[in-house]
Amino acid sequence: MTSETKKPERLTRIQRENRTRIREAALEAFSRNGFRGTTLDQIATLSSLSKPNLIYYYKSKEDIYLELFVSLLDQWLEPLVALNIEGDPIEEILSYVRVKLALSRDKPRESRLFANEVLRGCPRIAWFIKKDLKNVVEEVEAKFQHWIDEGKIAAINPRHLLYSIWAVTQHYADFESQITLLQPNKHETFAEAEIYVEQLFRGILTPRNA
Amino acid sequence: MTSETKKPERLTRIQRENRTRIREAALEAFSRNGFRGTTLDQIATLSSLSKPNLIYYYKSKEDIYLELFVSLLDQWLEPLVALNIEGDPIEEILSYVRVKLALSRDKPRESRLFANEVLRGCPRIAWFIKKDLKNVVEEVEAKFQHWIDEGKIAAINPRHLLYSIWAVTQHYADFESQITLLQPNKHETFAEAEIYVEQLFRGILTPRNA
DNA sequence: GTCTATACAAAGATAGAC
DNA sequence: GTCTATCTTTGTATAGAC
Repeated sequence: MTSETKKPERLTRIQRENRTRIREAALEAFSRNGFRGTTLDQIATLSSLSKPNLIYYYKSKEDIYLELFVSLLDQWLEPLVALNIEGDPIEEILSYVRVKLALSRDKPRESRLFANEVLRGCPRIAWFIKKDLKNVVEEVEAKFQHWIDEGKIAAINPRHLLYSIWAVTQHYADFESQITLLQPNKHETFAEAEIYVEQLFRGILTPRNA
Repeated sequence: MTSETKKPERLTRIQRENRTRIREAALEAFSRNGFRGTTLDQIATLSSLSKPNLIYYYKSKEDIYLELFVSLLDQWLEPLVALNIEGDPIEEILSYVRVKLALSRDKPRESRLFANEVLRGCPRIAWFIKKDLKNVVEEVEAKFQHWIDEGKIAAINPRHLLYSIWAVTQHYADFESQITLLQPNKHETFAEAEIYVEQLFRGILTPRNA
């Protein structure tokens, strides 16, 4: 715990600003072009810094890339672990769906960054999937199963429920370019999506007895 | 119509075989690494042909890439246009869902190839989305709307229904690496998925009166 | 038709001046 | 801390022998 990593603390204002500008530029580039498709020149141009200066702040291209995942994964896991087993099951789940859809609307680049990595077989974040994400997923699955056992939601496969929530919500970020080409008005798309996804998941979650 | 393109006809057996081997190798590489991430060396190694020989058969890397999309897009559109407006609406739609899910299981590379391209903003296939796909989508939307008007399926947004079918089914191909890291048994995953997606879409399609 | 050798450009990273 | 110049590697594509 004796600060082996020197990154977070004791940075000048300029250092903090520059690192932030680099991350912003890198997110823009990596999310659109993937790791291999992104060049340090692009990041340098977008951040208005020189290429060597980038390497002064981050020791390699991969270093910048990996740092972007830290904040992304935090953001994505937080609402998942927040699922409250004491709350109303359907409202808890729908609330998670809404958060995730809002993330697709407001932070689509983060979603595309993740999709890029997974499409390639998770070469750089497999460690995270196997440990942290797997644990969280199993906890969530247990909560869903608990609600199923109590008859509060329909008897469905809890894991695939989670997959389909991810799939449907992230689709609006990851396939944004396709959607835009088919239907140019982004605001309208998300307004419709909010209504639709609620119907979709309410439809499968609602128990079929009463 | 006077054969300007010399590709299809009049090829020797060796030429046909080599072109096929190149396409197979290119699909493997492009689907995993994207356009920029794929090198001619990789394709050459995978196809057991020399790099210059590749360029003998296809005039450029991009040429190989584009040809892969032709067969992919055919495959994807065919079951969409086959939606029969005379058939039972819910069964017609569920049947399309099953076909699409089977494509994710049996041809995941094609799905990833497409996802890669769309993630990057469709730089090379925007023309196709804006013309062919847009037309097909509008036809499908009209069929869905017709069924809604007749009260045979629930009143939902037809376009987002289509998006969610794509999202959920393609997720099993595009995010296969994530799913495998979370749950190694592929066969089991698809067996569960078949049941789940049917429940999911039946849930939203079934009218809420009777 | 297929290969070896190579031209030419782009990209990641470093050296060293300021 | 930041820049110019440069090293090194890799990648697309071509030339020309066989």
